[in-house]
Amino acid sequence: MVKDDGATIYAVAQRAGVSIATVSRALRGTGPVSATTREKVLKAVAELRFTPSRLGVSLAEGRHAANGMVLPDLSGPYFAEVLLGYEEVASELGRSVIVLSTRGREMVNDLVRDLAGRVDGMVVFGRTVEDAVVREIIGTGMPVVVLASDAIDGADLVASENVESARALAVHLLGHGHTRFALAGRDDGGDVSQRWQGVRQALAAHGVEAAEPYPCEYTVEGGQEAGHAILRPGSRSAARPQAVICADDQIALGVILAAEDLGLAVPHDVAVTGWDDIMAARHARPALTTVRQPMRALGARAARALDELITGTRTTPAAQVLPTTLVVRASCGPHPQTPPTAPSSQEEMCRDTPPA
Amino acid sequence: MVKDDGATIYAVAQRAGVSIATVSRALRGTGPVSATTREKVLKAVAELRFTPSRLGVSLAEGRHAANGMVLPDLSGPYFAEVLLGYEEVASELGRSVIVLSTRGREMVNDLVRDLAGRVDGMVVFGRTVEDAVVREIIGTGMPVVVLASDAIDGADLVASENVESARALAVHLLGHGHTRFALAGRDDGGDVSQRWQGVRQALAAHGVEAAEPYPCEYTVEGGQEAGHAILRPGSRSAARPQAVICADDQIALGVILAAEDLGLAVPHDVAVTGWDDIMAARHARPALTTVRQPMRALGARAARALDELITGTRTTPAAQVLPTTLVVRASCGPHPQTPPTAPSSQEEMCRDTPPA
DNA sequence: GGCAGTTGTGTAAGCGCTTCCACCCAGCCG
DNA sequence: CGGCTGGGTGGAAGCGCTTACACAACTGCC
Repeated sequence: MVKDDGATIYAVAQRAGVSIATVSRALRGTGPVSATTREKVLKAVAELRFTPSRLGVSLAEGRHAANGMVLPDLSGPYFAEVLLGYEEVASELGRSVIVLSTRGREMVNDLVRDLAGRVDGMVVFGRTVEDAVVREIIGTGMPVVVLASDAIDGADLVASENVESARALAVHLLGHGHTRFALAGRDDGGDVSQRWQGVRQALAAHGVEAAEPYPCEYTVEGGQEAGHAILRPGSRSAARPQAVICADDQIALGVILAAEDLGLAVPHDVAVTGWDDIMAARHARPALTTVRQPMRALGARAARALDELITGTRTTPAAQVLPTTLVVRASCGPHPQTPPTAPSSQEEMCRDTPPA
Repeated sequence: MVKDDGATIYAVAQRAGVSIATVSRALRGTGPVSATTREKVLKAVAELRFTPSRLGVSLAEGRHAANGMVLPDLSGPYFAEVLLGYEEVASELGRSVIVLSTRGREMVNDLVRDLAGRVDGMVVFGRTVEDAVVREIIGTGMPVVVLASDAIDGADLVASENVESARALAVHLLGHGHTRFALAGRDDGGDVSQRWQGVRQALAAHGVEAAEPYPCEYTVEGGQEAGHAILRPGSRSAARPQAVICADDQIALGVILAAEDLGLAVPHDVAVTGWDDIMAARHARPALTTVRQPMRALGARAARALDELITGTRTTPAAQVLPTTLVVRASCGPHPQTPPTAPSSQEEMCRDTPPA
């Protein structure tokens, strides 16, 4: 159904008694067109319910007026929020957004290549596509923004701060007196890698060592499984960890479920923290201590950066790292200011981490 | 950046010493091509890193190989999940997905018309675009699937069951002995309208009447505000409602926050229910009684339906209504089987509503 | 050995639009 | 009053591809 009413610019031209060139000019306001001619054209357009075919326009203009977004998954709040911010800005800039979710998909590389053929530039979440393919696409001259990962040569990077905030989180937990830590969440070589790095640095500085991260999926179920593995008596290390630092909130929620399964009270028997500050984190029981990422801003920034690259406003790749916020709630233990047993006060204790 | 390496089919043809027609045939496997020629072509393709331009292909084929999806918002879990199911199936069917979120956007009609020019068919969430515009687009011959709303002539409908499950929810609450009900969530004339209708029918059958739904936004904040308005002493009706039925889970979470603000215990002082069964519902404190919608299936069905219309497998519009599930948790009060004070048992009491 | 039926290939006509260029014709200046 | 400007317009060349059609070179058959 490319036909857009079936009416083409030729039909309009004929009906208005002018040439297609004039119709085009009248419609886009390029070049001079007399008032009377414009009238006639607009009349014909209205009568024929003509809408220019995007395909024709794009082919002639040599651009798609569309951006791509490659993300690993759309389930869970994180990616949706980023996409939201992205779409909003892209739309504002007059570009459509084509999404590609790679989760559980075969032939991802081909799908991404196909996507590349439909857009003027694309945003790629870290770890969704092989670096080689990303480089290949960059090599064709297509603007690319890498999101939430490590930089790739020739592409922009938009990410949120990880190391410092991870450190701050770990320090906060150390402040609770915990000394036995467990980590939950597969090291993805990207964002999460940096978080683990920050946590470890902070712990090491206090002479504490954490076991290898339990490599679970980034879902509540994955977290629950990890929670069982980590907290079950006699598992892994001899002594049960006092705090479980999770790579994201969903995992943390799963770990809390696992703790309940095992009859452990959070945070009394074990502290649990997440990452992202998704909606459920605030409403969870107990409310989740986590690190808030500016998810929407992440998407918005990526859209802006991509636009700069596409329009040529900027030609050299840049990297931006957005600050995060430590959000302290009940799941990491009692705090002087906020009795964790009392029903939530609306306020949350936030502490800004220093920007990267 | 339409250029796809800059290499066109002409360059390939020249390099391989054949015509562009032969290149096209060799690449898409239409028409006969000798083995040796195919070799030459593939070699040239590889050397030039040629990728056919989607624009050229689409223009010649007369189709976009892309589907649109118009949704009101991407924040919150509901729409993201639907989009997920949609994208998955669309991709499987070889179509890209272009998303358009209308939230807080001006000129929505124009954006939707533009979208229509980029796709072979589109899915439109109910209440995102004026019906007139949808009809206009249908009028151009474009396949349209309306999601989660009332049917529109000439378009497919995919929705989940509302009236019966709303009735079941109300009956369940009546079973708790509640007689004073409040409703929270703006009547949107679509899905939610049906829910309120079902609730009212069930209540009326028991001689109970509910006040007008409090017309709040579909967010946690909106729910919180509604909760205050509804539960504040001396507000609205003389006696405080014993149960607040919310149009979606986010509102319900907000109402629970409001109850806590007011020093009311849920479910002891007031029962609260949601709709959708988003992730936070399960983890909320107290866990939310709600109605589960098959969100992902909704998207997947829509994609399939749209495909049928586009390919012409089916030419007459159809409607499908997907069943929902009443999920009883702690927020509506104590139940014999599941002591609500005990930490969640993994199991949830679900009761299937009769399919519509 | 001539004729119909393959096969493999090229030619060229679109697909719907934008835009360079040429052209015509007022109006204006010298 | 003729040459110039420049506004208004049409012609036509792409943009990159698919595909109907024509055609040549074979095959196999009577």
